[in-house]
Amino acid sequence: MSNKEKLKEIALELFSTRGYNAVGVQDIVDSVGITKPTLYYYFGNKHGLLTEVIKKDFDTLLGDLQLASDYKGDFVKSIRNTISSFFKFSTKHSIFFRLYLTLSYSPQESEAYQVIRPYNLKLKETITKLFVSAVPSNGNLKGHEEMLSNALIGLLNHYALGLINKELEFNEHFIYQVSQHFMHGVYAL
Amino acid sequence: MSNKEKLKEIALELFSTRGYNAVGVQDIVDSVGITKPTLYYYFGNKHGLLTEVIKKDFDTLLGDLQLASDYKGDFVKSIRNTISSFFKFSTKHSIFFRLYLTLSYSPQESEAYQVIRPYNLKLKETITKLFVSAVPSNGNLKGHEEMLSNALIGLLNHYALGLINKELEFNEHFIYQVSQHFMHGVYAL
DNA sequence: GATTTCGTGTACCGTTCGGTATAGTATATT
DNA sequence: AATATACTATACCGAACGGTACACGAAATC
Repeated sequence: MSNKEKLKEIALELFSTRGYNAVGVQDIVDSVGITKPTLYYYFGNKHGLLTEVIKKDFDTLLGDLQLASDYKGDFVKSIRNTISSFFKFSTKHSIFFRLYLTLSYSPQESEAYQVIRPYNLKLKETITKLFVSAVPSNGNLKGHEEMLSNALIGLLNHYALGLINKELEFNEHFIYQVSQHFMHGVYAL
Repeated sequence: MSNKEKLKEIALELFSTRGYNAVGVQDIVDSVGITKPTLYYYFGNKHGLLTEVIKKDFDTLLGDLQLASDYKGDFVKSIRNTISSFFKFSTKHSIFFRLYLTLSYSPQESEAYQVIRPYNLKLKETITKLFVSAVPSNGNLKGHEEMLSNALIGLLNHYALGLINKELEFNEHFIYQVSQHFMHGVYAL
């Protein structure tokens, strides 16, 4: 693997486990076994490194969700697919997902938040689209699309954190329950 | 106001808007208009300052929620009270709430997370208790108490963030909708 | 074979970091 | 009046911060 790839991999790991501000550039290059000018040659500065670290994995997530949430007439199925896809991603890319979460809930003024913000807007857009496209056949959703998108993302983020921390177990039954609750409420459990 | 109180107030504001690691001790004392030894006299170190900043407001939140979630036979009412209380708190103490969110989603190994962790466990406990006490009259909840507690907290956190960012509007109707969705699903909106 | 481009190490920059030794001043206690 | 306690400023510490000037070797281009 090239030094550039190694840098991105190590940076992802360190940012994810210790936090962007708590990790020094020196920590990163030491872990790779190189020196600082190499990092600055590839990424310009620390901020640029974070940007490139985020890009690839978040695009994967967005692609997965666009496929899963594609509405083909069955609203419940689309929701279930979306939830399933989200949890699968968070489990498979747990290190990245941990970083995504931290950045997403960082202070708005922080450097870290500025990097993740445009991606989060796209994520919200993608989920909102699902609810919008379901309105024709589910009229009661009308006007609540964005609220539901918010609710679903908040729910999934928090659940996925539980999965990563091994407080929850990922299986088909779990996905069924989360979907069931979201769609039909607590009494349908 | 005493310098100790001023320090806590300013620290809360700075930690909340810029993040714990991004704020230096020097920034804080400069904002108050004093010098570092005063801060270290009262709080020992930066970590101690954060601890004291969190303590008071989080205890208020826990107290509010314990009152609101007290189950007196009407499960739906308890849920609605809890949701309402949570949103009221997040609106009233928005600066603190912003900090709570950031800390809650910080990396597990980070200093910041260690401070908020015990409080979050208490929060989860409080909410779980509500579902547990509702089991006798709502048998279908049995076995899902912790999952529902997780879901509700994740939902409320994300919604409250929307409220603080003025993307959502706080009123009785909003509380009604969130409760309604949580209890009866999307079709009941 | 000469020259340019790419990639990387050595050594260093000024600044800021969290934290402290020490001395002083006010206020309260005796 | 003497003494103790609470609080705060000056001045400093070593370490770590993000970032860079520069030189050098390897590899590709001419």
